Amino acid sequence: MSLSNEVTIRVAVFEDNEQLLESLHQLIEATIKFICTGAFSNAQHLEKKIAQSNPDVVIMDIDMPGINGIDAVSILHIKYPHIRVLMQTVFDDNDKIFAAIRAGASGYILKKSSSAKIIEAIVDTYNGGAPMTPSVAEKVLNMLRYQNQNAQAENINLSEREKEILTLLVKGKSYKMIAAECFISIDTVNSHIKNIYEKLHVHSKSEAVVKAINQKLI
Amino acid sequence: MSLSNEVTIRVAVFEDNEQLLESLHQLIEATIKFICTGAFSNAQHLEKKIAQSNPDVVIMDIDMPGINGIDAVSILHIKYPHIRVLMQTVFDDNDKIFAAIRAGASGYILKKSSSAKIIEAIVDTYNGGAPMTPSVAEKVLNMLRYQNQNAQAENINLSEREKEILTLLVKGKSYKMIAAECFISIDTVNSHIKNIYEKLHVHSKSEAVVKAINQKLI
DNA sequence: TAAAAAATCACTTGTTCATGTGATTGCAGA
DNA sequence: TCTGCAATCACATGAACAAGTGATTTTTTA
Repeated sequence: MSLSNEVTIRVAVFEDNEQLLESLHQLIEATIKFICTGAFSNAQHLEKKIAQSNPDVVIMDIDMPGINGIDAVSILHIKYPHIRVLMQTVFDDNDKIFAAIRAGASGYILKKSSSAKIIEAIVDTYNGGAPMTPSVAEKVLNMLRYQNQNAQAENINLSEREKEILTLLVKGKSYKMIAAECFISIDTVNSHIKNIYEKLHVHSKSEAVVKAINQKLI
Repeated sequence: MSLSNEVTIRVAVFEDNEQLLESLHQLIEATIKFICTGAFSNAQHLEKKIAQSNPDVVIMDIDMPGINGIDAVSILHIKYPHIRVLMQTVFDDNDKIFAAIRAGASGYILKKSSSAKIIEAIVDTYNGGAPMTPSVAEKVLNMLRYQNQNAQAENINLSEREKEILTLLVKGKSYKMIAAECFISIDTVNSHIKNIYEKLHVHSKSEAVVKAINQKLI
């Protein structure tokens, strides 16, 4: 995570706690190659403040009165996509982390992080990384995992042919079309689908399709 | 990331490069409160090696001859769910990161990480965090984002009633059931669905269901 | 090698669906 | 106020589907 010699990273801070804002300001100013181009206690008139401070990296408190940090990130991400945002928060609860990520935050650290960690995180953020405390990262990984494993609780084993036909069902094909694509008779298609329904415990095409998608059977 | 005084973290290493294996071994042994209970150059007879070394944290190289690191993690995650695994790799390519996460890895760091970072990562892993280099974290965030933004390209505006009926379709209800649940006649259901099909440019229940799910219309 | 599972086809029956055409009511915006 | 849209209902028809029963062939596996 080294930094080429010439660059000065322009950092703006949004933080409603005045004391913390001041200490962040000082931390940034005290660090060589950082310059604090703005220290704001709220995200009102966000665009004006950004235009004024022209930052490379924004440190954004997630909980602020008025416009909250997540909405602010959304706006920044759309209007100033080149600006990278490092979220800062006291608690690492799932919902906020997720909302911040969706909104376009690059990194996510806790306020209790040490000065050294914060400085490191700013550099990482500037360099295109996504610094996050291990506890946050753990939660992010879990979100990823859940979204890709939610299902398969039941043990459904479809044969290859059945999967193939189910896939075509999901694509919206009719029995007739499936028969044509698989070079089998429509009666065979019917027969396979009967078996699929039995294995999935469903009684119609659309139920089978929903189950196939939700459980990633195909 | 402090560590209570009494604990000694038992670490096992799997790494096919003998030199790297040796240097990791030494790094761990040289660190107070770590003990290296195993240094293996492959994951053959994984369970025996694990039983033998009884580690709290496993450092696993992702690319190994024979059984690769990802398969090894899968096995560990199922058979020894309490063991936390820190993946180590040279390259941070998306597929491997994703596969490792799915397999159940806790952290993911690059081999070029400094000794201090590696030690820190082991402690974080032990403490339930998910240490990862910012570049890896960036990729993980992108995966999360993509999975929740894919759709809504076309501008489809269904009326409230249409959404309601589409939702019921997705739940696998028949026209008759929908009519009953909405207190309307089956003809009205038919009529609404006709309109839905027109708006979605589809011609069957299952196509409508797929589109509704993929584009998160409901 | 014998049994089980998968893939194929056939016939039937009642049900559900897709689509067309057309009509009424009520509400909101130009 | 007129227009258009949303929601409601009605009737009709042919196509598609669900489910039952039964059978043959091939492949897999115990």
